[in-house]
Amino acid sequence: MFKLKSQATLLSSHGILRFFSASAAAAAISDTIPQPQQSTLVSNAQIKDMNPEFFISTLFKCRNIFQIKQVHAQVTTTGIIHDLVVANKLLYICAKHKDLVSAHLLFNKMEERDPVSWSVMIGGFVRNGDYDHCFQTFRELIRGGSKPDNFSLPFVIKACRDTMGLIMGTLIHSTVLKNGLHLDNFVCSTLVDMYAKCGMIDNAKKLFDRMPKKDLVTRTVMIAGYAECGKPNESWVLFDQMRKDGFVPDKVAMVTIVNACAKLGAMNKSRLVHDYICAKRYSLDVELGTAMIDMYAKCGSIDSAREIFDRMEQRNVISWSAMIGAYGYHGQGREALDLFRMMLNSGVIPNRITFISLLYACSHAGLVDDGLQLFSLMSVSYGVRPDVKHYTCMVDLLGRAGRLDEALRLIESMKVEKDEGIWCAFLGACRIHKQVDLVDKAAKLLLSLQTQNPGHYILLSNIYANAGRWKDVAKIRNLMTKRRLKKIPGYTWIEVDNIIYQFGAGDNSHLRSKEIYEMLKSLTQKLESAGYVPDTNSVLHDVDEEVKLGILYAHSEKLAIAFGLIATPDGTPIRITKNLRVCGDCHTFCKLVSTITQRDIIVRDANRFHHFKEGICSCGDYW
DNA sequence: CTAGGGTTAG
Repeated sequence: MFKLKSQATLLSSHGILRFFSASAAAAAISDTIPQPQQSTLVSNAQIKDMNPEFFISTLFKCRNIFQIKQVHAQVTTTGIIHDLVVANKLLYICAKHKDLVSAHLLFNKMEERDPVSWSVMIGGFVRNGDYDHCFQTFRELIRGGSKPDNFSLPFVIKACRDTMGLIMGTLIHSTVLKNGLHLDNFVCSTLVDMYAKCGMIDNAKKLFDRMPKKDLVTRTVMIAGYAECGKPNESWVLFDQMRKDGFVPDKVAMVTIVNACAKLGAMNKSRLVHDYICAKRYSLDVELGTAMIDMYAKCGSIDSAREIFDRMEQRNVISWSAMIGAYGYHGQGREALDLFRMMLNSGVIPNRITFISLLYACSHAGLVDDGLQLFSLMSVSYGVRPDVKHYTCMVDLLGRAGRLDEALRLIESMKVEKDEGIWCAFLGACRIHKQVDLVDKAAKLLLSLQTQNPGHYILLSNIYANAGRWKDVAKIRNLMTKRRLKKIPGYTWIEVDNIIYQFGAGDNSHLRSKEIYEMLKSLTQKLESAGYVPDTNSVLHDVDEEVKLGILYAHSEKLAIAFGLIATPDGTPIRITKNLRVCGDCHTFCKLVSTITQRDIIVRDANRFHHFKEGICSCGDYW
């Protein structure tokens, strides 16, 4: 109900209709206004001798709430509502058409309820995001002495997942065991899903391993869980195992593995998946298409992403936003803005995520004025109220451009709650522009939020180290120890012949380690004669220059690039993926290496892409 | 009447 209402307000009060194409507007209107000839499914003269079966079949012919309400009235006047099956169907249809108010009213009036009535009601609430009523109804069910069954439990577990209610979820898990439903695939796979999405991936896996009959859906849940928690390699292990066990993945399973490819950032694997999708002739629907746009974009090929986008027959706001976001993290802000215009012309209404992607694109391309304009336009013209994420993009946009005072003023003036991210964006800008005087206040506020993210402490320590404030560096380090946080180790991945190799800093575990270091040595010599001076500012420790040089020398991305150079033919682009951001020194290193080796180097770091070609980076050194 | 899928700042 809320959704319908807010959409209606949006359309009328902000004049959005002018962005609709005529047909889209007509479709939107015909959905909400009943068609007179359709609304009378059963004439009042007809209803006298009708039986329950007749009304059930009539209910399934209903196309809108008005028709349902009419049948509801007829069923009530004839007394057929007392037939439990009829009442349950009516309950189901109301919930399906999002008329939870009627459904709940009917449910409360029912003199007799069976397990179906309970689960339809509980399920109706979950599907419409009304978790309070969902849990409330579930409690009523238990208090009334009934047992929760294999139908009602998956619904409540799903509600736990959506609300991140791990405690409630664990309680319900024990209810599952008490009722002996731990062998039911529906119950179990929702439990696995719940644990995975709530960050308890090990619990999810344990439960999954104990399931005697793992079907396609259960396996897909587990694969998605691994991708979501940042372990896409594990997703692949399970996907391969699944096929070995004789399962043919369906469309949903494919979307899931495509998503894992996006997380992995491995181009060859992505192409393999794409070939498989073509060979098996899975249709390129909105979900699969959108996932593939994201996959190619996150593997570094914006062109392949766009190709998929252009080939899709149907696109919705998510597909457009995904493509806009793709241009954003490749630093192509102008293209993102062009696409936004096309999106409006085709009648698709932007949502909050579209604007996050747009503002992000502007900030990473230095399009300050466009960003500012969009930011002021979004709520006025499109009814999207800025939230913290929008503000964070704006702080980033202004901050990168060196307008730190404006950024700070924006933070101070905003009315939504500030989070860690917004202070980080600000501090990131302070780091770029070496504005130490504004740091202390922001640092204090960030630390007061008791952040558990080691990256935040590293950022601060980095800034202080750069300014030579070693006492403050030590303070931050102590705080990290006290809060038991360790620096996240940096890794770089490179894919050669369909195998993904991982490198850590100073890594010598690779079989060709000797060659790699020789290559690195010869590269460095060539670079130095071209004027390269290692930039030790990027090294965070308060140590001797000698030691610093050693650390810098073997940063994981340098090792991966050296390996790429010896393991792939001349001229092949080198694609690497990092879990952290590239440091300034490695960025310079990549630029020079792209020149002397005549190779394109495509780096995906924790935030965005860098395309190095003949000494120039696509980020314009603006990152 | 039940389970799985696509876009999101730093």
